[in-house]
Amino acid sequence: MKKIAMKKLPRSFYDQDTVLVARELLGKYLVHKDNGVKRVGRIVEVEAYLGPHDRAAHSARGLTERTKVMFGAPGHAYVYMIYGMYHCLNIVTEKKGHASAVLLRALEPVKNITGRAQGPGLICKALNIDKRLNGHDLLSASLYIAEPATTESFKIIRRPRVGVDYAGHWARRLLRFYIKGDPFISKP
DNA sequence: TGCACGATGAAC
DNA sequence: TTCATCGTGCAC
Repeated sequence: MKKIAMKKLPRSFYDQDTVLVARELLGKYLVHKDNGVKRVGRIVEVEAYLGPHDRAAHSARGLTERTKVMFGAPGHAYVYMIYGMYHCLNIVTEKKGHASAVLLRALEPVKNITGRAQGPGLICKALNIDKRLNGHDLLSASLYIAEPATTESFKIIRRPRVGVDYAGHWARRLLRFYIKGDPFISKP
């Protein structure tokens, strides 16, 4: 098997502008060590959620029991259940209290991925991620994001976010990013 | 204490 | 286009 040299992203990476973090996450590797099984996927599609002012973001309703992780320190996982049947994985960004995050929408299977990971619900299903990992530190040994040693070049496409039509003008902002031409994105 | 509704996915 | 399915947030 081909071994990929990777470097775990530091806390300072997440403590940056959310749109910048979202774009930089493309091409990085999400790693979940699940009870001894190392599952790896390459991030090919993300969405940015810009804190309490963003009406499409959960944090727009203020600090609640569900969203308190979003209001916490950067570099943590915000995992929530949607429609009673799927989990979505977000990466908390910027300073504590800023309440911004990046939603991971699609992964390219790399290692120990069962089925597809094209869509936020399917990512969590494929990597066996659920609410137990809500608030989990992404600098831990069991869940983290790493970058490959060699940088690759690709073009980034910007689109409106999915499923947030209720959010007024925020629904039209181009806060969804994906790798142009990648076969593993969830929607064109 | 009750209830309307979603940052979805799959079938029809 | 419709449905499965339930935690969360807010109204009472």
